[in-house]
Amino acid sequence: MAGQRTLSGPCTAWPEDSAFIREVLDRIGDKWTVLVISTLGSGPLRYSDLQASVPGISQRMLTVTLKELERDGLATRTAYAEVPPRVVYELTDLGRSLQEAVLALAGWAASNHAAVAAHRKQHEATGVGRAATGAR
Amino acid sequence: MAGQRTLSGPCTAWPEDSAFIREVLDRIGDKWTVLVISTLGSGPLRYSDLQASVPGISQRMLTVTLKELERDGLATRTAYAEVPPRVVYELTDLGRSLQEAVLALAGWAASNHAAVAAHRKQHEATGVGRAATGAR
DNA sequence: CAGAATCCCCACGGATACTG
DNA sequence: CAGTATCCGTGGGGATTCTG
Repeated sequence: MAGQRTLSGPCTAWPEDSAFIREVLDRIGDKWTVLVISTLGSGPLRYSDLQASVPGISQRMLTVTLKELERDGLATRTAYAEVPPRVVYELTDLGRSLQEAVLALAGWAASNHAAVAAHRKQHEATGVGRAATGAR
Repeated sequence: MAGQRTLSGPCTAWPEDSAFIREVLDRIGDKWTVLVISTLGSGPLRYSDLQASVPGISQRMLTVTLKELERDGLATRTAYAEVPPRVVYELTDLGRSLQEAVLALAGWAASNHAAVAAHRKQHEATGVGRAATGAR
């Protein structure tokens, strides 16, 4: 009962947090969270400005994403009781720290984009095979 | 023509690589890539061991994931012409570098899991409201 | 053993319309 | 302006079956 620990899984690296880590990966993997976070990284923005600054995002997705960020303590929502209403979103320190972490990954992507592209090209030329000769 | 640059998008941060960055985020956001990479991080493994080491993964997903990794130059596939067949997968340097980058993110997750959980709990207690009084 | 092929479900997310 | 509610298409990915 003491020794084993099931071994060899990636789970051994992060025993109990693994579920939460997956959750984070899912979130940063979704289509908008990272975009919204990095947009808010430049400073507080109101809903409409946010929508304008993240080209292609729908109201639905912007709202959903913002709610998740707020819920997780990554961003704050401040509503001013005026008319017309004004709501401002801003990254928290926690949000900024996540942004930095993601930026590191983005850094990897930028640095290794060329290498990956090269491998893809080579792989295409090498193995994909079947496409050759048998045009049909 | 000089000044504008469309401004305010997250795109301004990573001008042309943005598409590729999304691609990387999508990949690390998918359900298995990170698990497989981190499992291979411990050393070369054959197909069946890999499947055993990543609990819950299906043949289909393991195969698909490995093909992507190979295609992108993140892992290598070595087949031994024996019977029964033996195929060994191993991370490349590129793959290891990605693993490190992802590990940084996992580190963030592990470090801030508690903070996020706390925010969620508080958020639940605070705003969710509606559940109270008006049971129906 | 390693994988390819097929079927199928359902959650992610886009478009649209309505509201405080 | 800042959302909410609804409908619906797409594809990620699980289960199963078959092959070299």
